[in-house]
Amino acid sequence: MASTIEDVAARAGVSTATVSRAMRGLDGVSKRSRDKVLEAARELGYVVSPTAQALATGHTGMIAVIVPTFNEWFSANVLEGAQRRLQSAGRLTAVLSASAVRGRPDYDVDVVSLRRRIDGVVNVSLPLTDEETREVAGLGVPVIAVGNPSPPFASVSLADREAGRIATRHLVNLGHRVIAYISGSRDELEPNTPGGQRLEGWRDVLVEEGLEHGPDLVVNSFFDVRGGHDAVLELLERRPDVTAVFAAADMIATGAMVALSEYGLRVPEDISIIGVDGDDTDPWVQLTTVVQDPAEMGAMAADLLLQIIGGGAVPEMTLVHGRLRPGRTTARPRDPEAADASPRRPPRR
Amino acid sequence: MASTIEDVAARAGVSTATVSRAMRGLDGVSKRSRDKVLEAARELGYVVSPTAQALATGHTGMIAVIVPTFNEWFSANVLEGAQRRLQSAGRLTAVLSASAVRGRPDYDVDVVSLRRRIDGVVNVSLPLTDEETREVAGLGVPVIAVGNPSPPFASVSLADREAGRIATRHLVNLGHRVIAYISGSRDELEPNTPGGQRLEGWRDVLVEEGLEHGPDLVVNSFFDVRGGHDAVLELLERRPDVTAVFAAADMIATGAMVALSEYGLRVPEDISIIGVDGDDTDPWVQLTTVVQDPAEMGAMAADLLLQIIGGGAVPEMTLVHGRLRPGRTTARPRDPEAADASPRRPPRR
DNA sequence: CTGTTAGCGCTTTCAC
DNA sequence: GTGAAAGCGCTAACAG
Repeated sequence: MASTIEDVAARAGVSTATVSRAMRGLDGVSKRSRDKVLEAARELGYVVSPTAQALATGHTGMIAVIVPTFNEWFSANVLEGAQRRLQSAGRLTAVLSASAVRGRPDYDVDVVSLRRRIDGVVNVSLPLTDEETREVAGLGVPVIAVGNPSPPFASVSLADREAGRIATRHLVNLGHRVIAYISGSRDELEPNTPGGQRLEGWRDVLVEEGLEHGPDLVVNSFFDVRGGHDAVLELLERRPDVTAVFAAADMIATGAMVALSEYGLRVPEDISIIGVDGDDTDPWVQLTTVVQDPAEMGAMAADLLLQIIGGGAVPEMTLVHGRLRPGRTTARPRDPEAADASPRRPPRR
Repeated sequence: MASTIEDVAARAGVSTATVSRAMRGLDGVSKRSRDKVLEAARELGYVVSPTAQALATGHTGMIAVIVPTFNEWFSANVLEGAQRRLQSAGRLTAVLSASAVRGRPDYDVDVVSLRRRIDGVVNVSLPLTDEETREVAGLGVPVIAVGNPSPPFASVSLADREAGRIATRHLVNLGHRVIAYISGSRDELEPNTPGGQRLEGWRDVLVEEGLEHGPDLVVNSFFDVRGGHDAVLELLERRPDVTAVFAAADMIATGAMVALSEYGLRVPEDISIIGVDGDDTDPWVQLTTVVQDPAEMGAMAADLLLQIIGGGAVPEMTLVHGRLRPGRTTARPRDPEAADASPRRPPRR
């Protein structure tokens, strides 16, 4: 069943070297030989042994994609996009997940298991420790980061600061004057993280407009639905006069909306909310958001990797533009003038 | 940097054969030799070349997991569970996705790309065509299906019929008498699919109770939120007297609840609804559901595969029990007697 | 218990 | 344009 290169060579009446060249489409093979080889291979159902090929060349044809967890919109779609692109380039995708436990730093990125097995790595939004960075670099293969820039590796990510500007600009244009920003955990607001960059974008616009942008209006919590929920409650306590919220992600926005509803506030009548991502978590809500396309980013990462492997050079940082997608969760503020004057209903619970 | 078995052998003052044995923990090696080898390997930072090992043994140490798409609760969690288990067994997980396009039959399962690369396959709920089944079987490695039983391969799946009984029994116990079943596409209701089995479970209980279980009470649509939405509208048109709905999946239940709310019906006051899965799509809803654990199923599939690879035998079909998780979406029917008499409010849109 | 040696299936000089 | 032959790094008899 499993025929070898020798079988093909014998059948085609040529040497194994010629079969090897012909099968890989190298030139320096006469059309006649090539045809004979291809014909013989077809008849025998011959497929090159990737294993033997790898041993001989040192290239495995395999790319590893590392994700924090598979069950998450961004990672899953980056993986999807990367895997498709890699597959059509004739490569297999191996996967590694770091931790199923959200928010816990005890990742278990088993980098060693990748040694000598792969030709490149795509790291999807997993913040690497210095130790891990060294380990990954020690694999001796090119690495591309997606989502989080993670030096010294090249990266593909959303133009986060710009996304923050787009979102905030949208709210300002609608007439909002007191605009809050809610985001993931405090740790995430370091300047080089997506959350931190989106914060910068928010600030950019508010500064430009001469609007308030103090720490009062920034709330950090966890990067999930529950986090958004809690963040917005904290926000309302601090600043009951807020009329619009920019959430660093759609999940956060979703949690925020739940909390607002519990609080007795309507969206967008009483308060506007905008997110980032465009995952269609709940298509019925029609959240206004800044859309990004992780599958496309995964495909781009794959391309970059293949390019490096092919000996090319690639930009250190590839930024992908987000796009405003207006939904039903943002509107003009109800009564800009009297906003502070009319007290809101107290929480129902 | 990349030292070979010969380097280690030289350093340890033994032959490569001894190094090979020692590294793999085979017995027939003196403690003294073993220690010397391990020591030398450590000093050199030596890692066995999986490629060379594969070429020599015929085993690649790699398992492929095939999913319809990565961005879906069940698949993602099976993958997560399987990958973890495989990793701790020292194996790498390769992935293949079939189609990003839901509901389209033009899968592109590139089975050929797996030839000679893997030791086994886990197929996650991807219905295989006969052709594909032949191709996969032609890989010459063991296969385990998860989610959908898919002969002739062994499978791990939810005890779907039982899950249907659990859900329906719960509704009956609450006092419901007119209980509908809504599910995925018509194609899915063939007896051997999850949807079909859950239908059987529904019927089992209703027959047992002498309650109505005709085709009027069964609505098929698509296996997603939109599908649940549309299905429930169709149902209410056909049977305005229904007081409880068993949805074949939580996503379907979610869509159904949206439709009910649009229709002006409250859950669970006016109508009860129960699903299957226990994905926490929206933790705020607290959907009553029959929970399954796909990560655990993925781990089980991995174990079975490893067992077969190790020369063992495994059961043709492994059924995992679902567990009722009461939430806030089921309750006693409001007024069992007068249900038919009091007409409901018409749709608001 | 340990070493020798012949592969595993392909690629790649180096000659012709 | 083609072939012979030497690896790639490891495992698995087979001797000893």
